[in-house]
Amino acid sequence: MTRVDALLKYPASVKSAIKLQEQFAHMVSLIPRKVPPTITGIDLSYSTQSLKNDISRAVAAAVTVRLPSLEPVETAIASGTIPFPYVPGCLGFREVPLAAAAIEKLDNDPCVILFDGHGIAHPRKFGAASHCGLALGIPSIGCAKSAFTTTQTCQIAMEQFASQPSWLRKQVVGHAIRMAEGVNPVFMSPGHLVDMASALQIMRCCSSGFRVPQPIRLAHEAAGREKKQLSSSPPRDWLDPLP
DNA sequence: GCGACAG
DNA sequence: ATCTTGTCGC
Repeated sequence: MTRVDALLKYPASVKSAIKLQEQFAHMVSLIPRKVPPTITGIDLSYSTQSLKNDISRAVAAAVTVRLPSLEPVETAIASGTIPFPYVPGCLGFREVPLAAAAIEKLDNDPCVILFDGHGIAHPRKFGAASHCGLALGIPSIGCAKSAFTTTQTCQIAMEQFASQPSWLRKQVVGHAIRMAEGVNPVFMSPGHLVDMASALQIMRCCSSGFRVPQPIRLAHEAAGREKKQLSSSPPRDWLDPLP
């Protein structure tokens, strides 16, 4: 597993973070991929109170599900302090270090990661999903609940899996897709080591009848449950691993 | 210049 | 993301 440590550290400034994104965006490769035997959903849950300016405590969850059943097979959790603020366009630097810690606790390396955020549908073609995939050398797909810098040309039909291309500077960088009939669409884009067609096909395997794909739903729930546990214990317990 | 801005 | 119960609608 080829790790990129520069992407797993917290940058000293937003400027340096953006510079790293511009540099590493060139290393993202979108290649065809068959539907994998498992998908690993990633999500973070944040503590109510921040420690200082934009310093917050959070829990990251990685949940691997089997296809096509979508049954969970493994869950890993990592918690800790996050010293990088939320800056639109720099989400990867805030979430990926802790997400990676959770992923590396899994007994089995993920086949494909489904990250709660954008892939290449990003101003510098390097959203959090691309960031996570490249940092760990694992195929990744981004799935966000709202568009960021992209636009849709046409309306999206109401039926399940209806989709429309997402455009960014005359380029199709992802798709808005309805994971179930009647629900609002989500916004998917390839992250790393997965091309557009493969990402769409894999996304279609992740619907459990809700708006949010099952791997991310389970990760969201797992992170939320863990946060609830930790919120009732001393702050030091949020350090992971414990001293 | 102004506003908008994944989680 | 997070603070939060009941409630409107299919």
